[in-house]
Amino acid sequence: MGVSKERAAENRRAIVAAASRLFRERGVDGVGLTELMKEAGFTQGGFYNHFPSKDALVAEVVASAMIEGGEQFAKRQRLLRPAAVDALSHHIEFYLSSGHRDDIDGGCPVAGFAGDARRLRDDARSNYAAGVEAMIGMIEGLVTASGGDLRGERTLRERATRIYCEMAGALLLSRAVKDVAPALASELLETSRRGVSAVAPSARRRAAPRGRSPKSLRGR
Amino acid sequence: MGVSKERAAENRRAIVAAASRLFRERGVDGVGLTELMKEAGFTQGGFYNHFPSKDALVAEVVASAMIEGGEQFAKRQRLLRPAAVDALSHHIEFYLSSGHRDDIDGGCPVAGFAGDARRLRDDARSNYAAGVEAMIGMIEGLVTASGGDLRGERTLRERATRIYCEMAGALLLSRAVKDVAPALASELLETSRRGVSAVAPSARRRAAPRGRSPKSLRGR
DNA sequence: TGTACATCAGTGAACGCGCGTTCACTGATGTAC
DNA sequence: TGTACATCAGTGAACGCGCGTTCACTGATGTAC
Repeated sequence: MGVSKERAAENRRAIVAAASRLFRERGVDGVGLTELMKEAGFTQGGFYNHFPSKDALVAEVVASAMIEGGEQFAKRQRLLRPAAVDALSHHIEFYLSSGHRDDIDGGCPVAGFAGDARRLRDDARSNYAAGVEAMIGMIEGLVTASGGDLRGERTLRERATRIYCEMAGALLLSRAVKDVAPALASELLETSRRGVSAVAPSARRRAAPRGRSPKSLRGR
Repeated sequence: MGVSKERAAENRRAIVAAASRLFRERGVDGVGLTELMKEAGFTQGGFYNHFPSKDALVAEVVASAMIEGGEQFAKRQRLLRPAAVDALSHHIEFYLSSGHRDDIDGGCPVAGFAGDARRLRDDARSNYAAGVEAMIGMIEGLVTASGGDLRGERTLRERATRIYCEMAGALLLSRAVKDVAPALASELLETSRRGVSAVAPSARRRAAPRGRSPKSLRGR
């Protein structure tokens, strides 16, 4: 068809974007290249002008999802956070919201690819592991930015790791049961949200008698 | 070949058992019926003497894995628990052990099918959701049996739900990164194990000054 | 700047393969007499 | 209890289909002169 180099690069990006959506929604094994290329706006044969194999695409999709996911998360943090709410609480509220649960394509890529992660090829799995690291590191930063309350953990990293494990578990389980057990799905999110939140009811209860206002933990 | 009714029932169970292993290991989409029947010791054609379709098998496998998984967990609880260690701590230690992480086939079925859960058919997904409920209920029982320490949560169920979300998240993430980032994989398990454990460092530290011995929480 | 030609992204048919499923057949089981 | 026969679990070839991948072909892009 004859296409400019810029156009070709755009088309390549469109293939990756379509794959990023479809792979998360239905699993890597659940999407064929014919359907994938159609979704991106092309016919199947052109695929191999851009990628040597489906496996190579998968590796690139996971890598780019981790990078773009991190950027989107950072942007959301910057743009949408009300000044009065601390960064960690805001992130937790978002991560465990029903909106995030229902937005698999645009949500946390670590959660989005969690179903396939164990079975990906080595290079894709390395990219996935890097995403897990990045996620923990980001939460570590949010804990620090929110006052560094360790809540009984020994280090910032341990606190961040525990927060992420609980949020990821709640989100994945909630997504899994959402359609057949919506009440349970909501309960998982709400219980974790309340529990893991930077200023938990238990922290408030414990703090109040000693005269510390919850606001001292929440404020900026 | 001509086979007795008891034998046929045994063979059917063998198919379910093989599927339970293979589906968890490689995913439902990653295992064909020819390979599955070969693994169970038969040729492909016989499959339809036992099940109307692959989907029907998947639903039955998920259901039976949830039931058998629960029984195995209960048995392990009864047989292997040292008298000195309380039931909840023992369960946490096991659930977040590297042994459990590496035993996908024989381990927690909720975790084993977590990768596929979201994409299963409705009946299989209902069975899966029932498994999540059962898991939370079982942990609730363990929390009660271990003294009912809520650790700041409002109800037993909330405490059990949070424990399970964190353990499931840690286990799934650890399994996903195990081969490419073994240090991170171990860290996830260890951090969660220490944190979620019935007698956490923070609980000890808080409890000690008030003269409550940690043993009062641990003892039976 | 204008013309001739190589490049290469995109097309769509075709490849072999394994998938879920169907089928005609076999023969021990287990029932009817 | 012994014989005749229907049942049905198991066999393995075959079905159409969609998979990942290859290929000959098209034609605008973009370079060489």
